[in-house]
Amino acid sequence: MFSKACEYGIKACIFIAINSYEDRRVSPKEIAEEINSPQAFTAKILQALVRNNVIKSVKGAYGGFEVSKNEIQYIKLSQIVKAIDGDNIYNGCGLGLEKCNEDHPCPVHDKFKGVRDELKHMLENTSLEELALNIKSGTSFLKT
Amino acid sequence: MFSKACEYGIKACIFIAINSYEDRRVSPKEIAEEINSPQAFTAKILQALVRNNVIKSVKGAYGGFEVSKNEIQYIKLSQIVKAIDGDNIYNGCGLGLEKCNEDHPCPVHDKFKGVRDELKHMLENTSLEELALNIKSGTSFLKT
DNA sequence: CATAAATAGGATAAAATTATCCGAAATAAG
DNA sequence: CTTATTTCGGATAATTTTATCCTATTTATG
Repeated sequence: MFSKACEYGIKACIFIAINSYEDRRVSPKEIAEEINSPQAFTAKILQALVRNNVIKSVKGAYGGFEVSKNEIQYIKLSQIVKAIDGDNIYNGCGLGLEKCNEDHPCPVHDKFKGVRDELKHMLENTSLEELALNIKSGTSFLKT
Repeated sequence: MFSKACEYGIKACIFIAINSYEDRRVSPKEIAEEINSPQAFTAKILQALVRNNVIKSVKGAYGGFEVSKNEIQYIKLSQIVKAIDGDNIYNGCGLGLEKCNEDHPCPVHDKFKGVRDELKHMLENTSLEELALNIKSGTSFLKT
């Protein structure tokens, strides 16, 4: 469904959010350990998230990655996915047709509509906040 | 969402079905032209579909690929997808956790459930027949 | 039986994704 | 100002996916 990069990105954001609540910045090393991902690759993904203004980075000593405490509730999964995988998950045709729309639909166009709309709705209505809170409370897990 | 291989596989099955209704076998060359896919790669995918008993092949002169006319209505999208992409689309965790279930869910486990159930339901309830009929009637398209 | 027409399948190549490494640039603190 | 720390970003490698090529095998037909 998502690329590996996107999976890492989502998990990384959650871990960063948890730490930002405690005013702690985290490094790619810590993140990679916590979400069980390759460190250098994770760092690249973090860069993309920074460039797309999903998270912030502070260079130098005592630096690291963080996200504004009061923005966490407004950051949606869709922003993270879009920053990493782009928006083909929204716009792309299920069967890869260049031009696929109501007037010229691929064979699964209508069938797919429901699934994609549900996915889109989920991504746009799931906040980083709720995901982070569930991790904090031990209701869900970032690895194994 | 699906791999390229799977996209080609679905479109190929539809084209084969349409021709099987007319008792015509088709070659990878014809198929590739009709669904706008690389021929040799498409041939590989057809082999996988044959191995998984989704379609049938007949070697030698006047051979080609076909699907039993009276089976077309019972062949579901799910069979095609499973034959090519395997069943990780059903069982895999949305964030790639090795072990992700109700007792040990990933952060998006519940959120994802709806989307995946909808996808699964769609795949299991969409028959090759209806897809083929829509192509025949010009209601949907296999390329461009 | 010989021949032509097809699929099967192995070997290989190209492209995309995933992953690693290292030096440059920035920054906090002494 | 210097140093230690940390992200940034380019180069490169490994893996997976996508794609191509060529030969073997099968089979209908004359």
